[in-house]
Amino acid sequence: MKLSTAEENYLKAIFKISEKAKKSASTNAIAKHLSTSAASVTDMLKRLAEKELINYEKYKGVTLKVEGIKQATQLIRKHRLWEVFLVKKLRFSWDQVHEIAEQLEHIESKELIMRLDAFLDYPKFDPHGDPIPNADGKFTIRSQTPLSDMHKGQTGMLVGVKEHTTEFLKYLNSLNVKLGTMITVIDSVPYDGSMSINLDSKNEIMITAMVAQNLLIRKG
Amino acid sequence: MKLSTAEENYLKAIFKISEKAKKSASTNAIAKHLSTSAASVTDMLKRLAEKELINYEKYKGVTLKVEGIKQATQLIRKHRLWEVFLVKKLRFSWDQVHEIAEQLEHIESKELIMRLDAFLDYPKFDPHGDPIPNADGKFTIRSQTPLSDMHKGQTGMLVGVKEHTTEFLKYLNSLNVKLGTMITVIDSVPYDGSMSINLDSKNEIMITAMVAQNLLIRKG
DNA sequence: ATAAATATTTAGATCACCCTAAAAATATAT
DNA sequence: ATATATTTTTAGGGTGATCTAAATATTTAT
Repeated sequence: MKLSTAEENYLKAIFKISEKAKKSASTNAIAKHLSTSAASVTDMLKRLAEKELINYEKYKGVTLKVEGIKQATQLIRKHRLWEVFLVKKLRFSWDQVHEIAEQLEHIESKELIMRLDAFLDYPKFDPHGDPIPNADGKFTIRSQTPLSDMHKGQTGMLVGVKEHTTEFLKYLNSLNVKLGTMITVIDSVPYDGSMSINLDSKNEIMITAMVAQNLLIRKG
Repeated sequence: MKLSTAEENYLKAIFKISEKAKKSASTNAIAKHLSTSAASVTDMLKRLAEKELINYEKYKGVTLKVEGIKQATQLIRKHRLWEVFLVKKLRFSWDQVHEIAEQLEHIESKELIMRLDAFLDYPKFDPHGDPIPNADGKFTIRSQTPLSDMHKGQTGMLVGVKEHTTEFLKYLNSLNVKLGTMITVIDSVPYDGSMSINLDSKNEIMITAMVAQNLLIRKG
């Protein structure tokens, strides 16, 4: 089935919202995610329901049908493969690639994505540590913990970030924190959740709970 | 100025038509080129004129203004760079890349194109031998002659093709004719313009005038 | 030079996608 | 449990891009 860019963006939004919330996506949540009006969302939901891509009942929120999930997953696959291309081949930094990949993900060609995947050596994770679904839509699962859940003395490697905003990523750049950085919890303050951490057994820094929540660690 | 995909396609069509015809582009020619109706073209021409991208007078055909030329040239630059990427990096063959590049050329990011150009080592010609305009819109000029204009005994290298259809390119594949192939005119038939030619000093084949017209040779 | 053929524009619609304002349904708070 | 707040939908409209059919302008051929 051939979808418009707008339709694809709605499917992706619904996928991401229900993944995070672990339940159906509300009209308002979708509107917020796509920076559009609730009325526009209702409009589009009717069209997507008509095309059998979503389960939609008035006032009840929406979930993706099988075909909708497939489309959303392929879109995420394309987005993340392009991000790898931009960072690994074109030497963009991880804070510059999101917007461009948002456009590239809508390019339509199965063959292109197959070849891009091969060209990049079948990467399993994108530059932010997010898993890249394979051609069948399967995600690689990896055990990971938000840094904020770790305790004094524990150590692990930074394998992903939850926030993808330029500001957050640039802040990490300024701290010299990147995927692969080894992090040890020196101390954590129960009162506000802030932490002192050690980076690669070298410098020690202080971060807020908000930052710690967005850093995903593979322990050990 | 930010343009829609449709607007960009019209500018490119006008550019290509006036380049080939060396005069203003007619409504019908544009409609044919874009497989749309003449009425739709008139509609769009009004909008493009409003935006100061074209010179348009009712019933008089259209030409591009400076900004229109700039936009069309950049689009061609992007299209051809992406074609090089697809062939050189992703190993597509020259008959498979046009459609995909038609989509990729609309991706908006100056930085992306700068980096892609560098990644590809600043190519001057695309996989069909067409010149790639530089960032300032300048095309590299190369002396070339349609094979159909060459005479018995003359030799040269195939440096470009005029036709870009899959059928034509696949036909060339089947003859093992590609860019770089050395071609010598063995004989030509004045009656129908057909030719006997030699490829790389090896096999000899017969081609029609229609084919010979679409092969561009750098003599010597 | 006028009739016929062709090219172009206008008129009037449609579709996808978006909007605001108002109405209706659902959730919440006392 | 009812009033209030919030969420969602409907109503009505706008824009960009397309279409067909009809009207008009230009070109061509006799």
